[in-house]
Amino acid sequence: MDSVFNQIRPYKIPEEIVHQIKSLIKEGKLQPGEKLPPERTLAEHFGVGRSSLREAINILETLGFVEIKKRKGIYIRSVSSPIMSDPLIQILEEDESNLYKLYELRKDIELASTYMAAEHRTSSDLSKMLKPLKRMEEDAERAHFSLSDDVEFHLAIAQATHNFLRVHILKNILDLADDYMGLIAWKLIEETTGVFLILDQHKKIYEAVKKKDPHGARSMMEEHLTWVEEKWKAFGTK
Amino acid sequence: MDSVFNQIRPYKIPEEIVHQIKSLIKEGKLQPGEKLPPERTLAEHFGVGRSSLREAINILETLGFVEIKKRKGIYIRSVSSPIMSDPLIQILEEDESNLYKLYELRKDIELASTYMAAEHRTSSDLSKMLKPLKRMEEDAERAHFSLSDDVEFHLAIAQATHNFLRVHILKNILDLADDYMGLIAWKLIEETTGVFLILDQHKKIYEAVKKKDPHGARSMMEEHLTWVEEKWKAFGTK
DNA sequence: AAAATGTGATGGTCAGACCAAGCTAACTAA
DNA sequence: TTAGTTAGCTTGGTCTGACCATCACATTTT
Repeated sequence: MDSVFNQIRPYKIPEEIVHQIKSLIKEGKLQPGEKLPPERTLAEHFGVGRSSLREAINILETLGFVEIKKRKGIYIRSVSSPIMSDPLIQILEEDESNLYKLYELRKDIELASTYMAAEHRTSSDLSKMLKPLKRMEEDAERAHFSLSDDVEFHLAIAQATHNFLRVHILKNILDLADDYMGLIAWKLIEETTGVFLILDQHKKIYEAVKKKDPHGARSMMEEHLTWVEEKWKAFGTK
Repeated sequence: MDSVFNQIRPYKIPEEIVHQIKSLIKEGKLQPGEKLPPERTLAEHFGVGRSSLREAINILETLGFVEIKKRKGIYIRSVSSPIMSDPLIQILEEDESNLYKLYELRKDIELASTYMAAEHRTSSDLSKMLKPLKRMEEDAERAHFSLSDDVEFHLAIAQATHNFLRVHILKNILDLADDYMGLIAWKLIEETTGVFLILDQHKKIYEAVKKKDPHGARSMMEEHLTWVEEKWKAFGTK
């Protein structure tokens, strides 16, 4: 533990320290489970104040590189599971009820998309919607339900607005809620009627988009999303 | 900013603070872009030492909830990154014509927000809308126009939906278009009538939200956004 | 040998101080 | 009057030194 640590000089002391220790871990000079010297000693090694050293260690702990054990010391962690999750994901994971906020946003975007899709859809857009619809129809006969077909259908509508942002954002939102979407799909298979109902709703949306009826398409989509939402909430309370 | 912060007592002070601030963001009591009081003041509010407060802020920064700007202050960040993902932002910055797509999305979200705001607004929401409105009124007399007041008004509407995601996403979108928004603002000042027109539109939106008229509010907002869009396109082609 | 005691090590917290770098406003010089 | 300058304030960044609570471990006592 003699001179592995280089003196700090130029800018943003804690970040420099973070960088150095990260490098040492990467180079294997600091092994997982290894104990670092106490704060005071470390600060002296680096030639910085204890506050700066502490900040650095805190950042490293937040990032998951080290673990601070009270009255024990600072230990290098195995960085096998780098779960660097995004702030929004943290909030969503914290409390499931936040997913309803996300669903609200999805509705905002999808309802607007459906309206515009009905106005601007081309025949090629229609066939893109039809593909997952057909597959879902076949599945329904066997009381199956494939979430990916459902997603594909909704994305096809977003695509029909000819605004790539709507597609990507919707996809991002659906990915965020993926776990729970899967749960809903699972439940739907149990009650076979649900599968047929969704299929029927999708068909009606498709028809409205096909005949270029923005208001109709929009309200069908609203009905559909609201139905799913209620189903979802019902499952959630069980 | 009086008593949003609760005194800290029990265990692990910095983590308590982190939790409180995360909650405040989730509840929408801290808006994206909002500036927190300086460290010393915050520490006093929480009743803790500056070191502890600093640790908390550092953790929040590492997690991506706040941004620390030297000699400026601590700012709440938009937590919508998985939705408005980096690659998406890159694409947007690459090609100016994509901004029209972005504006479409903004309309989707703001129209839905305005509708819901008119349904759910509280009196406190109204006063948050009123503040930038009043400032804009005073500015208009002097043929001034402050973009930040405009943004604040729109964000206040999003806030009135009581869905923090809407606020964060809208802020994100507005930030992305910031340069161009600034350009529009500049042009508007040249033709004084534009400033008054915007003020008038804002007022009408406010009134509709106040009297809980979702459809009215929505269509006023649509009129407003469409007008700005046309103005913008007109400038763009010059 | 077992129990009680004490001492030191360690992270947690606080208070106060100084610095550098921006911002603002008052001031000075043209 | 105007433009440039200066002085002071604010803010995050950093350092120092101090005190606390708790645990580990060695020492002492029974």
